[in-house]
Amino acid sequence: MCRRNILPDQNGSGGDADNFDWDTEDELEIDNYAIASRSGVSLTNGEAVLGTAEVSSSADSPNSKLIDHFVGMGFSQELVTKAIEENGEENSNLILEALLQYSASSLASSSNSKLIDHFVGMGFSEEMVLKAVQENGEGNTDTILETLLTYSALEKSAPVQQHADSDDFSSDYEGNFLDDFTDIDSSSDTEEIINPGSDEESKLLYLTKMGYSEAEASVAMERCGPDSSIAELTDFICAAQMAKAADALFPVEDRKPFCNGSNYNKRRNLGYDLWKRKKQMKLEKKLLNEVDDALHLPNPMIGFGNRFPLLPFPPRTIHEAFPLTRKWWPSWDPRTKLNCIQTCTASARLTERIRKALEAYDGEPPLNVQKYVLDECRKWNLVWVGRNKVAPLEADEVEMLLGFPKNHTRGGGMSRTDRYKSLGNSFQVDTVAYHLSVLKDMFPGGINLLSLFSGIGGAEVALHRLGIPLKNVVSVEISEVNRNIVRGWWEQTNQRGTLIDIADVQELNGDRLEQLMSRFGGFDLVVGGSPCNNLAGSNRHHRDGLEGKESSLFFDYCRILDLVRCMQRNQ
DNA sequence: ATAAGGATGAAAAAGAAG
DNA sequence: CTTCTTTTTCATCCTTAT
Repeated sequence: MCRRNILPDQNGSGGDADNFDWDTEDELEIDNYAIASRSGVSLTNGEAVLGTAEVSSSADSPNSKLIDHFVGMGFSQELVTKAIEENGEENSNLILEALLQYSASSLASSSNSKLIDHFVGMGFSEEMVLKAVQENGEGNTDTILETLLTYSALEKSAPVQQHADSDDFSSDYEGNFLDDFTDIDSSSDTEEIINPGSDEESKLLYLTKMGYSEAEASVAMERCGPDSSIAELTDFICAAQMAKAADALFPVEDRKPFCNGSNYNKRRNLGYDLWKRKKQMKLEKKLLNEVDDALHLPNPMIGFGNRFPLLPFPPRTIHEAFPLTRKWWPSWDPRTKLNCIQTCTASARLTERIRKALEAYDGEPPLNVQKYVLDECRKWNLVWVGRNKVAPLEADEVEMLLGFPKNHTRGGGMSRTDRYKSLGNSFQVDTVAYHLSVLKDMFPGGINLLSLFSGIGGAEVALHRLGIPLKNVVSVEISEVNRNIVRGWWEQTNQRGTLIDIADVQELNGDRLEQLMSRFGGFDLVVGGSPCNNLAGSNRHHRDGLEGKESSLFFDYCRILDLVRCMQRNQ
């Protein structure tokens, strides 16, 4: 699966979120995640406004471009044309308002009342739901949910701390997000008011008085731990409701079984048979064809119904993540969210060029300069750190955004560039954790994990933060510094299990795997993201696809997965 | 035609070893 | 100080999608 770190977007120029291919097999997974973790790709109101601002700034753009822009935001072409006719093409804010008005009135009257009822039934106020639907369009139900969730979270936002297994966390690894937000909510006294007492029964009572069911309350208490605050518990319940609602939107009948059909059975025996016969053939070509089929498997990964996000929630906006940037953020920079985290950062010369370009003007720079600066800011994820001064994110800031413990990738032989590279290629921990959260109930005693292409251990960290004990972990990672990072993390978090690291996936042949599996009694989870270098758009040199030097390791992933499956079945 | 992407490689700078 | 190694910087100049 794509492990690209899509941080909350702002990709301007007509709303890049719309360009994202929502119709891929990943769709539901991503959507599900977006609901609960709030880091998904979605248009918020702010971004919609951003889009309009951009269009209005390019007065020479033809009418059709303007239409496309709004159509891209999810409005029908018909409505857009009508709105432009009525309001002229000069003032895109007016057009947007008109469009929102149209959708609101059509929502209230039409078939969409069903949609609204649905969300109202979930406990949101009708007013909120209408607003959310207006902001997100009716097409994308999960974005609506996300927005609703955000509203509710804003209402009762008080930072809370994760207490998964607090005795297993060293102090450095505990609640590290909060360090960066202390100036947001810490002064608020709501925490005290809504924290009636520490004893479990009174919390339960309090929650039920708030209108939550007893079942919801007790599940939340179990998940969040005995020391959790009311704010944390309500956050949890809220998120759980979202997840449940999301599942309700995709009925069970629509979910096709993951392994069906004779082709699949043939396929999954392939690796095993090869191994069994110890035939050292050129399997690449053969597998390539097989894998081609595998890529068209139906959407398999939904419907567990009991996913839950990590707490505390990761920051959702640039301001939340980096409050100090607010002071220097110019009014003409409408970004509220960052772009994908990548492996490269902006050069000092670029930030210097930007500073020079801006210093020539006293107040707001002219539109063309604004556009230049904004384009670069989006391209490189620059944030404002001073007057006319933008800067790329520091490695520790990226670390925090991706959900890793503070200093996770610091030192231990990591150079600065190594750090950016490893982080840029890593999982976003909250994302992965949300998907893996289903395992918590399934494996209360912990899991055996086979982690391929582990990198800096995103999956391991995610499982740990979920409070899922790691019994035995086999971690395959080519980079020595990365292996050291995972090893260091393993020791610092006082893991009780065994960590075995292997440098090269090719080393993990049938014999080795069999030996490991008989020692641990099989693996409960195989996780990893194979290298993407040769698929990456920005790789101008060796974009050879899956057969490229690095990306071809994908086939090892398939090979190993097949082997594990078959060995497990034959045990 | 244009925009933009999950990165690379040459060259310069900085650090380490002798 | 010289030489070797690592790290950083910076501009790529391909492909795909619109």
